[in-house]
Order: sequence, then structure tokens, then C-alpha cells
Amino acid sequence: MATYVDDAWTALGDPSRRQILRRLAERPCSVTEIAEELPISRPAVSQHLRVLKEAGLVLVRPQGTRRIYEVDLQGLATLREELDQFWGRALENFKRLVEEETEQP
Amino acid sequence: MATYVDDAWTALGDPSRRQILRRLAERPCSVTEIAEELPISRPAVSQHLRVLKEAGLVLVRPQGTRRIYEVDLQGLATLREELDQFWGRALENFKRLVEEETEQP
DNA sequence: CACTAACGTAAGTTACGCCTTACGGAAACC
DNA sequence: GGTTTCCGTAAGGCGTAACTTACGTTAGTG
Repeated sequence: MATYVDDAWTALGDPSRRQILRRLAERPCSVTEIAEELPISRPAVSQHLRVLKEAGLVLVRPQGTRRIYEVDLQGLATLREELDQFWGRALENFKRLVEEETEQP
Repeated sequence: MATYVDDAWTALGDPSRRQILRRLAERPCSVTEIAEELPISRPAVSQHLRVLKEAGLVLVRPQGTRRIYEVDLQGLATLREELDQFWGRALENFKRLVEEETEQP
């Protein structure tokens, strides 16, 4: 269940994909629309969207000949939770270490 | 100021680096210590730690011949804030779209 | 002062990810 | 039915990131 999200981190490792996702966060739009605002070709955008889709970060909604992509809020929420958990654990261990140091200098 | 964090996302794009960071979140430890638990060589770990350090995700603390690495809570917090902002914006736009649709079907 | 342990870095190889062009298919429009 | 638009995928080139081995350095240890 969490194996899915690990790919989300890998997906966000690419600058172009982060830019695409940022774009989709503003409003859903088509492939061509995205490609026009990026310095890469349309097929390249298609491939990035495929990766983002497999990572559970975007959703597709066919509309005529066009395919409207949008952010998958659920996938994004899962990512946020994972980062939160990680952050919490790091903070815990940090506090614990500080306490141990003050107890035994 | 935010240029820094963008590299953090790239840094977390690598599975080995995520594993290293997870390890450091449990407790700070040395390079050799990390390498022993990973399927890669010690110099490889060194290189990963360098990337994580430049991304502002880890800190180094020399201790004798060893170098103790630990999670940089500040860098991690910045990352969390960025994700939070992004998530908030996506959620806003989603709500807005739903409202627009219900108003004009 | 050797000797060892722990580490960073350089050099080199290799594998993989990103991008391109080219092609084929599905839906609207005439 | 022909044409156009929009899109996904295949094939291939290419840069680079991730790893390895080899070496040099620094700090403890006897």
C-alpha cells in the first residue's frame, strides 16, 4: 500500500515533472497546453504524465479528443502524510538525544 | 532562498538517498555504519551524503576520525512547508472548480 | 614514529533516464 | 468518408547520475 508512494518521490525527482505538477495544481489542463509552456516537446510531456500517473499523483479525464490531466489529491495527501511521519520521527529522536546529553554530560 | 529546496526534491529522487535519510532519522551515525546496512560501497554512501548535505537535508559533526551525520531538521521543515503550500493550493483550486461546476451545470 | 581506522575524492565504467523524431489511432468537424 | 486535432507509444541518441576501485589525508593507538 505504501509501495506506491515510494515511486511518487522518484517521480518528483525530475524538475520537469515538478513543474508539470505545479501547473496542474493551478488548474487541470491538456497535454498540448502544458507542452506549450515548457521547453520540451509534447511527447516528452506525455511520458512525464505517464510517470506521474503511475505514481498516483495525477488523474486523467478524457474529454473529446483531448485528455484533461489534474492533480490526484489523494496521492498528494499520502505523500504529505509520509513526509509528516518522517519529520515527526526525526524530531522525536532529536529531542531524545538532547535529553540524553543533558542527563549525562 | 527557495532555490535551495528545489535541490532537496532532486536529492530525494534517489532511492538510496531516501534510505540513508530514513536511517539518519532514527539516529545519527557514521558513514561506515550506514554503508554496512546498504548494498552499496562506502564511497558511494559518501557521495550520497555529499548531495544530501548540499541539499540542506543533513548535517555533519566531526568526532575523532569519524564523521557523524544527522538529519537537518530545518531543511526537512522547509521541505514540509513547501509541500504543504502546494497541497493547499491544489485543494483550493479543486474546491473552486467544484463550486463553478455546481453553479453552472 | 609506524600503524590502523575512518573518511573524502579522483578516475573510469556502466546503466539508466530524458528527450527527440516518426508513426499510428481515436474523436470531432466538414 | 476525408481531414484535422489531439494524443500515446516505439525507436534511438545522448548526457549524466550512480556505482566501482584506487589513492591520499587526517586523527587516534601502540
